[in-house]
This record gives sequence, C-alpha cells and structure tokens, in this order.
Amino acid sequence: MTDHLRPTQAELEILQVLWKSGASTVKQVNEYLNEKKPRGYTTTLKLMQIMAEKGLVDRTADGKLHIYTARYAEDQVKKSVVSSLVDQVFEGAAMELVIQALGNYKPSHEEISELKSLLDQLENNQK
Amino acid sequence: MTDHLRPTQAELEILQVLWKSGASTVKQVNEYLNEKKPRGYTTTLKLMQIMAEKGLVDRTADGKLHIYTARYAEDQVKKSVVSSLVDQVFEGAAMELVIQALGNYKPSHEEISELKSLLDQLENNQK
DNA sequence: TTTTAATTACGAAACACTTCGTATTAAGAA
DNA sequence: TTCTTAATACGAAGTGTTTCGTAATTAAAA
Repeated sequence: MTDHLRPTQAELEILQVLWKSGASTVKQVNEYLNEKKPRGYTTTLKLMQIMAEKGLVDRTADGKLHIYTARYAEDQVKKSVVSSLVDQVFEGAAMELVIQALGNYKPSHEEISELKSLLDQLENNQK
Repeated sequence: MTDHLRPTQAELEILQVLWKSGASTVKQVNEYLNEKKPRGYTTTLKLMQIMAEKGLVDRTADGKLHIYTARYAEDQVKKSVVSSLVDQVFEGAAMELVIQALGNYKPSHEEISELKSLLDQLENNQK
C-alpha cells in the first residue's frame, strides 16, 4: 500500500530536506535547495502543494504559514525507489545491482567488514 | 565521457532487447517489446530514431531496412544508471544503496557466498 | 482601521518523454 | 516500367514534470 512511492526527482530533493531538517516551511526548504541550485520560491511552493495532494507530505497550519513534514520514512521511500530500479533496470535481479554498486564504488575496509556482518546476519535469518 | 548515459525508461527497454538479441530491426525489437506491453510500430521506430541521434545506438542500412545495435555495453550503461541513483537518492553513499538492496531482497545462501568472495577480492585489491 | 509585507493559491508556460497518424521512400513482384 | 508492400521519416498530440508570474489572502505594523 505504501508501495508505489515514486517521487519525482524534484520531489525527492524536497523529501531529503525534510528528512534532514524535520518539519519545515516552504521558505526553509527553498533556501536549503537554493544552496545547490537556485529556483524561484513559488516553484518549491507549488511542488510542495502537489506533494501534499499526493500524500507525500503532511501539512499543518501555524498562523499564516504552513509547516510540512515528510509522510513516509526515508528508508521506506528509498526502499521503494531501489525496488523500482531493480525491476526496471535489472529485471528483478537485485544481486546484479549490488554487484554493480560495489564494483563502481570501491568500499573501504571498514565498510567491507560491516557488509560481511550484514551478510552473516542474513545467512542466519534464513531457514 | 561515456558517463552521462541516462537513457529514459522506454530507451532502456529497447537497449535491453538489443543487449539480449544483438543486432535487430525495429520490427524485431517492437515484437519483443509487445510481448510485455503493446505499443504501435511507429512508436518504437521513433524512439530508436531518437536513440540513434543521441548516439545510444548505431544504425546501418541493409537494403531498405535498418539494423540497430546498442552502442554501449550493458555494464557500462547500468553502471552509469546506478551511479546517478547513488548521487540523486543516496547523496553519494553507495553503501547505503547496497544495504537497501540487500535488505529488500533476501539473497540465497549461494548468493551470499558469492558476494562474500567478491568482498574478499575487493579487500585484496586495495592498497 | 488601514497599510504593508509575507505567504499561499492558482493558472499557464516551458520542457521532456511517449505515442501515434500520415506521408514518403524504396525494394521486389507483376 | 508500374504496382504493391513494407519500411522509414516526420509532425504533432497526449501526458507528466518543473518553473514561474500574478492574484488572493493573512498577520502584523502603522
């Protein structure tokens, strides 16, 4: 049910600000976003209004301004995005994605250890 | 230089056919695609023409028909796609993506072993 | 109460992607 | 050579996303 979360690129950028900063006004989000790439205030406003309609964010009024919060947890949304990528690009083969990502990136020793622990866990949780 | 490969969804589907089937005509690609989801012949044609313009595919004439081939290797394109995802969704943290993908999917014992070998390799190749 | 400043609401333009209909072209059959 | 068939070329409509300009609203200041 919460599993058709496919925010667009611009929507995702807004969600990332909300995840990092917590409840925010349009102004705050826009200022944050503008550090990377300038866009008009009403652009961000409009997007956040659309996101509220779609149910991607919640909105509460505080006097004349509106406070927005992300409706779904970061992990939940990212999970959904990754899972569409696996379907669309790797035709379901999640392992291929993992291998690609590792191949691209070159993890540090520490990260490799962490990953190995995770794999041990996964191994034990299986029947 | 070959690293702004961001085929659209429809383009990716066509590339996948070309990777699997090798050099193909529009007709062949379209028939393949139509097994999953029907679309008109000229839709596929138009897309492949655009892809030729963009340099995503190569095209050679054989009598009256055109033979298309993928210009970039499957791994190369997928690498590029994964790497944009890492940037856009995970803000550069490739490990996060790996963890997400593994968390979603639940690999088999065999896959876990394979992955562990891969990690060993990566560990040794480091300085 | 009136004015000002800031915010939201809204419509539409700009852009990108996908789809299709029709016109054109080219090869082979008659 | 002419006709037919199958392919390509092309323009444009349909759809979704992003951007912005302007109007309306609201709260606080004057």
